[in-house]
Amino acid sequence: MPPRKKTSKRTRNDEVEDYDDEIMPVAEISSDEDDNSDNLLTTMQALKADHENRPLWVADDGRIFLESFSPIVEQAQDFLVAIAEPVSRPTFIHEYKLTPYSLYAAVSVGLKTHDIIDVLNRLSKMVVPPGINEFIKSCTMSVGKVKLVLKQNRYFVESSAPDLLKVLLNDPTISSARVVKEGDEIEQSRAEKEKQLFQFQSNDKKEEDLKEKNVPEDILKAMLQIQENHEENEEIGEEGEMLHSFEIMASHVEIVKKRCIELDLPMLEEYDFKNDLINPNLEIDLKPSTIIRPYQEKSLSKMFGNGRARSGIIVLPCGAGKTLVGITAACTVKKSILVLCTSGVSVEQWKRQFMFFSSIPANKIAMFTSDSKERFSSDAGIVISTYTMVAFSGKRSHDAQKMMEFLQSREWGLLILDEVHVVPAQVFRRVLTNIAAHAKLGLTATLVREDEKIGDLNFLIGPKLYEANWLDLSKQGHIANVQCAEVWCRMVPEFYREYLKSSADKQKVLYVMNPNKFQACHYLLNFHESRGDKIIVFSDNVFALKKYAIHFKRPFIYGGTSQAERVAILQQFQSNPNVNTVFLSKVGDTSIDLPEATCLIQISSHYGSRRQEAQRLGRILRAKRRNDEGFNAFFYSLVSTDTQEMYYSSKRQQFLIDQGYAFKVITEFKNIEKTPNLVLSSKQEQKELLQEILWTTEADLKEKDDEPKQSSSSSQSVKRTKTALKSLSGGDSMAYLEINQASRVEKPRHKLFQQYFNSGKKK
DNA sequence: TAATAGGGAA
DNA sequence: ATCCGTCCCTATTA
Repeated sequence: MPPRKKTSKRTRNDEVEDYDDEIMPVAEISSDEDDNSDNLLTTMQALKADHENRPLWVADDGRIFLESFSPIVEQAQDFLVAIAEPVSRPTFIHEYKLTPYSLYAAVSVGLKTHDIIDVLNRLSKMVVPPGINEFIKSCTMSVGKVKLVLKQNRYFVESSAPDLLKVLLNDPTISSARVVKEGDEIEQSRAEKEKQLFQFQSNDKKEEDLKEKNVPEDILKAMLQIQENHEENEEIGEEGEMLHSFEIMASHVEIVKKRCIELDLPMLEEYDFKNDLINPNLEIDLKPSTIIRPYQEKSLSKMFGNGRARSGIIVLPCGAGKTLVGITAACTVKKSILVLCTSGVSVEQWKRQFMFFSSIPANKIAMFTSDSKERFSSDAGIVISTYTMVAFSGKRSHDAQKMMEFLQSREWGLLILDEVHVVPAQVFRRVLTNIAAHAKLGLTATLVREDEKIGDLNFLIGPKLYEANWLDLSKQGHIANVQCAEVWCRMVPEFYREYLKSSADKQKVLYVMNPNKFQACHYLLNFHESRGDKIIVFSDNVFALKKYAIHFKRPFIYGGTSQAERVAILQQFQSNPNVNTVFLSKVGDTSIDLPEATCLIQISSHYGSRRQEAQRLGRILRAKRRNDEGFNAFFYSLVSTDTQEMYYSSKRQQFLIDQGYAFKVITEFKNIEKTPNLVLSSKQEQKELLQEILWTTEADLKEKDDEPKQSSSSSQSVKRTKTALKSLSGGDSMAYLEINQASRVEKPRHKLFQQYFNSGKKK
């Protein structure tokens, strides 16, 4: 079939259905082949004539591939981030995926169904598979028709379409959550039209920009169109329409929200803070000296795009100024604010940042932690606390009890949730039922976690409003440029022999303490200290951490280190030119701020946690020297080959690969033996170390539990690592392919996709 | 009175 | 399924 050329005459008002008569027989293409090249080949037949100017491929399973060298990649990226989940962004081809959640997020950010389909079709090199159009329609049409509104500490489900409310009330789950007594309320909606808080960049400049790049006319129009849409997002016809609502119990909000998503009627949560005359205003503004970066403004424009506050999650790398985003949001809402973070240290950091960036006086910021139960005296203010404090279910001290009553007695304009990804969903639930907040803003560096509970955040907080690309930010100089490398250390034969016959616990110690790894670490310390780098060495294993640190005579911090000692060590690390290395256990993952570090070495890590990898990488992104010419931060993972570690490390790397970081694999250091006083260079020393390990771990095991726990899984695990090793050995590009495919197998297709693509589809 | 250690929880 | 680290509270010092 000859590719049918798309004309530029088409306008935005064309009916969506128009695309249907252009459908190519792509549906016949069997997609049970996992091989991409096959997919691409078949779709080639449907290429548009001017496909070279169009940057996208859309596969019929909802995956979207973007050519990152396209002249309009920036615009296409903006669009894709809004409608799809970024899966992987290596150098040339970026992969995204359409999901019900991502489409839900797109609509709640202000995009319309026909715009999404329209722009996607225009950007695509070929005609978009019909199933995709259907999928987009079904996921987006009903979003926003129903709203959840908080009024005087009571929750109402609101809609201008009475039939939709009937559908909801007919659902047993929802009707049982209803507060029956007060009955339905019907009220006149306010005529409302506010000016934009955050203006998008002026279109004129963009238009010129695009024209220069020889972009097909229709794409250009569509891109501009969508920006305009954004700006005048107010729904037509809302004025004067009757709003119908019913009240639900606060304790059932979450259940109702979840059920609504299942019923394909997700509730939009928006806070019309400017017309809220009931809750007292808070006088807070950004200081004139405070400068907001473009991407921070962009993320906020997604939140306040129509003059109200939407609930949702903003994803920014560590060091990219998440706190400032939160503070700016607070300055926009200007109501009482509650901030929740993970530790007492970050509570203090938030307070300091609030004082630094905004005009808020100190007496209006209250900290609520175990050793501070302040309260603000005025009628509006800011409270900063921890998740555990608010969600605490045990016995509370008198002051804490009083404070909780205070928190629960009022309505909060905005609830800011810091490091949203580390908090267990259960804790959130308690927080959200305890606290009445009009809008919720979740801040995080990574939305990945291994337990796949991340989806819960969608109905607990809201959709993802914005996600920044790490590499883009580092190209623009907002975060440091990072060189990532994995260092392969062969197991010393004596250790490997012991490894093969040991229990899982002992194995872990053995591969972390591998003398070759010890030496590699020594080499790197030597190399980077002489370059003037500040180095952090991470180890999850406390035993190994101590051993390494004591051996190299460097300070170390772990859970048992007292607060005073931590502060002292970090102080030295920051200011003393002779203290350039510090060893950290898991304590370093969160809540310790180390702006000076430029090099990071991992000697052991927790299983396959991508989150941890991301967080640790984030530790060096805010390096102050990042704007120096040719400055690089370094990130090393030391891995003992032929062990379990090999498997874990490939899992962990997934995150960095998805973010577009390239990995180098280092198999040996040149002239490592020339390192002065190289550690453990004699066989005798190595044997002694091995003896010591065997002794200590045995003693430890006996101490803790008399059960020896001999697991016979070792042979199996060796087999697994061997396959991983084989596939990885082709260099870093191979590593990408292999790991990426593995991740695909893990993720089951969403049920909505199965609904559309279940014809003979099994992997 | 404040710093600190230890228990229990999630 | 386990370990690590954190948080809250109470009790003990100096």
